[in-house]
Amino acid sequence: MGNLTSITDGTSRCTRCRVSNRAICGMSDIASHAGIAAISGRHLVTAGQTILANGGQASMVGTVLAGVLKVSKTLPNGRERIVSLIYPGDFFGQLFAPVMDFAVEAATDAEICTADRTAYEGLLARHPKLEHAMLVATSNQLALARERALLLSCQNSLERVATYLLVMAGRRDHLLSEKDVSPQKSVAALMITRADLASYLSTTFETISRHLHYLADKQVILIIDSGHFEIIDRDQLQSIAGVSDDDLRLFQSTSSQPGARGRTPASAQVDRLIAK
Amino acid sequence: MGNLTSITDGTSRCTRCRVSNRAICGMSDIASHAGIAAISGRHLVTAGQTILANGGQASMVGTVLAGVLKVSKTLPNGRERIVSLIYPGDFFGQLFAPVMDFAVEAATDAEICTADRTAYEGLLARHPKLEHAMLVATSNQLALARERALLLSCQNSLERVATYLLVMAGRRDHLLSEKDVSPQKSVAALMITRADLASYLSTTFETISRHLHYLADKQVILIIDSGHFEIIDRDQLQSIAGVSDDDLRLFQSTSSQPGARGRTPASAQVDRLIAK
DNA sequence: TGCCTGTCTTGATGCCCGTCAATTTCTTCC
DNA sequence: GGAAGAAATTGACGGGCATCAAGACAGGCA
Repeated sequence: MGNLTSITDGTSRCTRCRVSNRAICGMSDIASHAGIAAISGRHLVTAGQTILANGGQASMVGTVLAGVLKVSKTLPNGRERIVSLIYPGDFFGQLFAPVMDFAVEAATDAEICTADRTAYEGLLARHPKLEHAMLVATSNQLALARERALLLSCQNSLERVATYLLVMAGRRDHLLSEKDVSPQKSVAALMITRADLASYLSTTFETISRHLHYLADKQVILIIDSGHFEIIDRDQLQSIAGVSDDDLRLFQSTSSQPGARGRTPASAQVDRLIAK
Repeated sequence: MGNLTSITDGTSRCTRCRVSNRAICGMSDIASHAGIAAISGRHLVTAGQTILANGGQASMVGTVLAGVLKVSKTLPNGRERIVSLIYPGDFFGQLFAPVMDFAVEAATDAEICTADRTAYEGLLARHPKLEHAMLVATSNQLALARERALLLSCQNSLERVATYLLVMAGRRDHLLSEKDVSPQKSVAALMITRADLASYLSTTFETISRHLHYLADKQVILIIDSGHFEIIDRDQLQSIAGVSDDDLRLFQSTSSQPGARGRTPASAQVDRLIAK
C-alpha cells in the first residue's frame, strides 16, 4: 500500500464511514468492526492509477468509498476488456489466491478503504458473521457476473447501450431517493469515458457515440452534456433494451446487502463525485 | 424434490461419495459432513429435465455426481443462453435468494446430490468451516464467470470453439491422470449437443459446424465422431484460440478446491458418462 | 423397408458493427 | 487567449457471422 495516498483524519473509524450502510464492513458485529478498523486505511487514487496489477500480488482487498474502479484483463493477443465496474460501497480485490487474475484500476478519481489481504482473511476466519456477509456479497457478485455474461452475448450493441443508460439512471434515482430527494428528471450519468464504456460494453466508442445520438434523434433521451443524458421516454428505452425490470434491479443495487435501505449521511464529496 | 428420481442404496453416505475429493461436501469437518448427509439425497435426472426453473422457488442446492447440467436464462425477447455448465464435483443452485435468477437443467443424463436450500443455509450458519469452503468455492466461480465474460467479448467464434476444445481435452486428460491412466491421444469430448454448445459459446450451430470442419481441414484436429475430436496439433490450436495456459487452467479445474489432487475411486458409471 | 424426427453439414445472402479516417469540440496548461 | 492534446462526432468501407434454406445422415418405430 506504499504507493497509495493515505488519508488520516477524524473520520477514519468504520462506524462513521460514509458507505457503512452499504458495505461489507458495515454489516458485521462490533467485534469484527473493530478488527477491520485496525487493519484498514483510507486512500485517494487518481483516474488511471493501477491499484492491483494483473499477474501481480493480490496484496490487498478493499471497498470503494467514492468514485469508480474498473476490473480489467488483457488477453495474450493484446485485446483488453473491462470485466466489471466497482461503485461506492462495493468490495474489490481477490480472496484466497495470491496472484491477481485481473487488474484493478481507478476509472475516475476515487477514494478507497483497503486492508491487507491475508490480514483480512484472518479476520474472516475469526468472525463467522463477517465471513457470512462476505459469502452473501460474493454470491450476489456471481449472479451479477452471470447476468452480465448473458447480456453481453444476447444483446446487440444498441441494446447494451440502452441497458447501461437505464441502469445508471436507476442507480442515481435510487441514491437520491435514499436522501429523500425526488427529482423530476431521470438522468443517467456515464461516470466513465466513452473508451472505458466501450470496453465494458464490448464495443467501440464510435458505435456508442452513434447509438447515443440515434436515441437522442428518436427523442428517447436528451443529451445534457457528453456525460449526462436525461431519460425522456423510459418505456421506449426499456423496450429497446429488451430487458425486464428484474434484470435491471440486479445491476442497480449498489448494495452488497440486497434490500438494505439505510440512510446515507449527506456528504459533499460523494455528491461531487456522483455529479461529476 | 418430489419430481426427481431418488436413489437409495448403500453408497449414499457422503464419506463414500465419488466426488467427495472434489466437492464442497467433502471438504468440511466430520460434524458438518454428518449434517449434510442428513439433509441430502441422490437423484437421477434425464437429459432435458428441468431441475430448478427460472423465476421459480430456489428450493434446493446440490452437487453434480455425474453428467452435465446447464445453467440458462431467457431474455424477455425470447433469446436464450447457457450461462454456465456444471460438471461432476461442482456445486449448483442459488443461496440466500428465494427466487431463481436462472434455470438449471440437465444437459445430459445425470446424477445429482441435492439438499433443501434453507436447511443447507442453516448448516452453513452452524458450521463455519463449511461456510468458509463455500466462500472459497463461490470466489472461484466468480473468477470463472468473469473469465468467461472476458472470452465471450474478446474472442471471435473460431477462437471460442478452439478454446472449448482445449478446455474439454484438458479436463479429460486431467481426470484420466487422476486415475493413473496416461493416454497417447488427447481427445476433446463435447459432451453436449451442438445446439447447447452454440448457446454456451454465443454463436449458432452452423458456425460451430463450419469451424470444426475448418480445424479438421487444417489438420489441427481429427473428427472421431460428431461428439469427439482428437487434438492433433495442440500448439496450433492454442495459437488459434489465443489464450494462455493460465486462462485454460481456470476452466479445467473441475475442483472447487484449487490444487486438490485426490484419487478418484474408479467408477464404471462415471466412465460411461464421461465417455458418452 | 420406409417414414419420420432430430442432428449435423454446406451453401448463398445480407447486415451489424469494427476499422480507418477526417473533423469538430472540449480540456488543460502556459 | 491560444496552442496542444484528448475526447467525441460523423462518414465510408469491408468482413465476420447470423439467417435462411436445402440436403445428408442416423436413430426410432411400425
